[in-house]
This record gives sequence, C-alpha cells and structure tokens, in this order.
Amino acid sequence: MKVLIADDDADLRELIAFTLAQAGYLAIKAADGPSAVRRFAEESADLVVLDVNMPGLSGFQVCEAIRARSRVPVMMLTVRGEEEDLVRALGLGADDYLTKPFSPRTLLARIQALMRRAGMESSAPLAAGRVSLDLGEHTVRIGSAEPVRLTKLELRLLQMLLAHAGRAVSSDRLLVQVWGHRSSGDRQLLKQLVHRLRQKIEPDPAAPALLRTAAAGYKLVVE
Amino acid sequence: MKVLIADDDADLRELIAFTLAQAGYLAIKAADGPSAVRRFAEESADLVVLDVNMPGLSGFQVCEAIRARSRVPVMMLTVRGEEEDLVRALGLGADDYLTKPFSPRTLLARIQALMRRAGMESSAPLAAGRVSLDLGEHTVRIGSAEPVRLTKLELRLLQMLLAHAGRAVSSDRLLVQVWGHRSSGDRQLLKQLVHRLRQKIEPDPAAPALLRTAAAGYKLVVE
DNA sequence: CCACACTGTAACCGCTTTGTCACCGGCGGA
DNA sequence: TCCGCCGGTGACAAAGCGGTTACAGTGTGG
Repeated sequence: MKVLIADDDADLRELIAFTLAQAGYLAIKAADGPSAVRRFAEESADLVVLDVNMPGLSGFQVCEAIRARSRVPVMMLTVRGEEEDLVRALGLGADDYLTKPFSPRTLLARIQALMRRAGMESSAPLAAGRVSLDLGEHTVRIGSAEPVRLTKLELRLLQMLLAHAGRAVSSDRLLVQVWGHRSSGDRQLLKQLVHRLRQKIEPDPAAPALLRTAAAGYKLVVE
Repeated sequence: MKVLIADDDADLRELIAFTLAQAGYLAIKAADGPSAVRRFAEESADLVVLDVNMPGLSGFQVCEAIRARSRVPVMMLTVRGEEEDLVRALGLGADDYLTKPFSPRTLLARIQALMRRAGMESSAPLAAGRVSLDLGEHTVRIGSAEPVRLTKLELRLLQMLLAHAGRAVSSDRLLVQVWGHRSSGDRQLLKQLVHRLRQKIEPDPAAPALLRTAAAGYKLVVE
C-alpha cells in the first residue's frame, strides 16, 4: 500500500514516513508541489497526504491536479485555525483534514479509516526488478513464474526488503518492522523466517540469488 | 435529507440544527443517548451527528447501536485533545470526527463532504458476475437459479463482498461492517456466518466456488 | 403454548504458521 | 589449535485458524 507524503518540512515528512512505514505502508516522499504531482503519477499512490503550504504548487493546487485524474483518498494538513483552508480543501474533494500539530497515532488512525472507507485493502502490486508483491493476495511473483503464496510474516519481511530493494537492511530493523518490537537477541526468529522464505522463492535455496545475506542483515538483489 | 443531531448542550444543538436547516437539511434533534437511538430508528436519518458526552448512553454506545443496524454516515463531536476518543470512534465505524469548538461552516463543509462520499458509495452495484442481490427482498440470485432468501447478516456480508467483488476483504473489515462494532477476536461469528451463507449459495458447500477463503479474509469470485 | 428461524457460543478436527531447540560448518581471535 | 560466534538447516512443539457439528437463547407467528 503506497502513501505519498508531500510536505516541505523535512522533519515532519520523515516523522510521517516513519510512522506509516511502521504500520506497513510504503511511504513515498515529496518536498514540493510539482514533485508531488510527478511522484503521484509515477508511483500511482493509494493515498496522499498533502501539506497545504508547499513551494511550487500549494497543497490545494496539487489536490486539484490529483482529483482531475483520480479519486484516490487525499488527506490535507494545515496549521491550526485556518478555517478557510478546511472549507476550501473539502470543497476541492479532499477526504480528510488534519490541523498541525497532530500526533502520529491520530494521523495513523485517520489514514486507516480512509483506507477502510476507500475499500483499498488490496491494491496494485509492489514491484522491484523481477520481484512483484501482491499485498492483497499475499503472493509474490518472481519473473514470470507462478505466484507463490506467502504467510503474514513472510509477506511483511519481503515488503520491508522490497521497500529498500538493493540495499542491506539490518537484522535489528527487520526484527522491529516484522515483529513490532523484539530484543535484538531474537535473531533466531529472523534466521528461520529467512530460511523459510528462501525455500519458497529461491530457485536454489542453498545458493541464494535474491535474498542475500549482507552486512549485519539481509538484502534483496534486484539486477 | 434528514440529519439527526444528538447533543445534550441545548445551545450547541440548536446552533447545529439552524446551520443545517439553512443549508437545506431537515434537522432532527435528540438530547440524550437513548432518545438518539429511538429517533434514529423512527426517522431513518441519512446522517448522524453525535456528541460523545451525553446522558444515558455515550456517543460511542449510540454509534455502536446505530452501526449494528445501519451504515449511515456518523460524525462524532468531542472536546479537544481527547486522542483516545478519536481512535475509538474511528474504530467503532464513525466516519468523521470534529473537536469542539468548531465553527458552523466547518461542520457544514464536513457534513457535505460526508454526504458526497455516501452518495458515491450508494451507487455501488448490487450485482457482479452471476451474483445479483435484491436488498428489498432479502434475496440473492446466482446465475439463473431460484432466488435464495437471506437473513439480515447474510445479506450484509454478501453486500460487502459484492462491493469488492473479486478482491479479498479482510476479516476485520467484515466484522466491523457486518456487525458494526466487535473486536477482531470475534472471528467465530464470521466463521459461522460464512458457513451458513455457503450452505445457501454454494452448489457444493464443501468446495466453495463463489465465496472463497482468501488471504486474511474472504472474497467473492466473479468470473 | 409450541414451532420455527435467526443468532451467538462452545467444542472438536486437521492443517498451517510460528516459535524453539539442537546441531552443523566456516571463520577469526585468543 | 581450540574456542566461541554466527548463519544455515532440520526437527519438533505450540499456537492459530478455518471448517464443521452441536446446542442454547431469543424473538416471532400460529
């Protein structure tokens, strides 16, 4: 599930991205209006979080541009007390509206509510290289092979690796992202999960080509 | 369009009623929880505005009662800064949430947004593939077979699956949408309901062809 | 009052998923 | 060399989940 986050405040942008990534969403970031519109088109996001005040194009203009092409849920962010903004945003077809400051939990709850409302449980598959993940169906497809069914944990692991395709992800981070919060001593779980996943997706599980061991963690190889 | 306004603060209630009346809605008023539930049933309102703090039954309880019977849009009102409330309200199936104090314009804009959204959703098709649902008669017809009578819950379940025909709908979402509240631990209910529905609509209930188990939920197969 | 339909609850089965343990082999440092 | 660490592997037990049967409570209509 891809969420586009457009905000020129780097701190806030990263905070939102981190919160959503923890919740299993794939965060796509943009720092200004024009790049938000571009990235939306490129990535075909499933939900958009838009700051009202952005350089280039305002959140309103971005919202308008997006609405011209798509009915994807849009959540607008603005500073407190600008009532005009709220009315304008909802008039432009935004689906929800949040005033800063807000807590990550609040944001997450509303985003989940929007997703639920939009009926977007399943969505376009995530893909990188020959690996494409279908979150709705809980399957991966490697190249043109038959899709393989994955369990919840396998799916989550692969999703995290896919989100950082080509780069190594540390064991600690994977533990946190897949299980939520584990002591770093719990490598055994990860070891097993990787093993099981390799059995499913590697042509030769003994010589991993896709899911490789990397410095202090693992990485997904996409050529 | 009828809007039910439930708030024990007479001033606020009248203010909201006046605002909505100006905008062309028919306002129905209730001053406490039990009368809100009663009036909702009597008047079959198209949208509900609920204060969280009310005598008799809290806004949450009223929301739960309404969700048990209807998917009408619900907007909750509460005092500022009660983050728990927000999470809880959205979890119970409320559609929007506003913190006091708010301006009448804000309320109106959000209510109109909710109405718009509800209007879009109500156009959801009642048929897909060989499955067609008659909400008035409480029946389904599979292909050209005889229509089958469904119970209230079976109808709701099928309606939800039909709204996302071909895609998987998670158990949690089905629980919220069919029963209205329910914690995700209550899978037993869903299990039973699916079983009973399959007995009615599947040619061979032991090998489901229409209502299939999918990743973390169920889906309706339409070829 | 009884019969019936509807809904909720419990218990059981079989399969899958997940957590845990034990062991192996390579590698680097004491 | 010996030892400990680390990743990989196989095996097994615990937990979870879906399907099913059975039964209890409730409300309705005859």
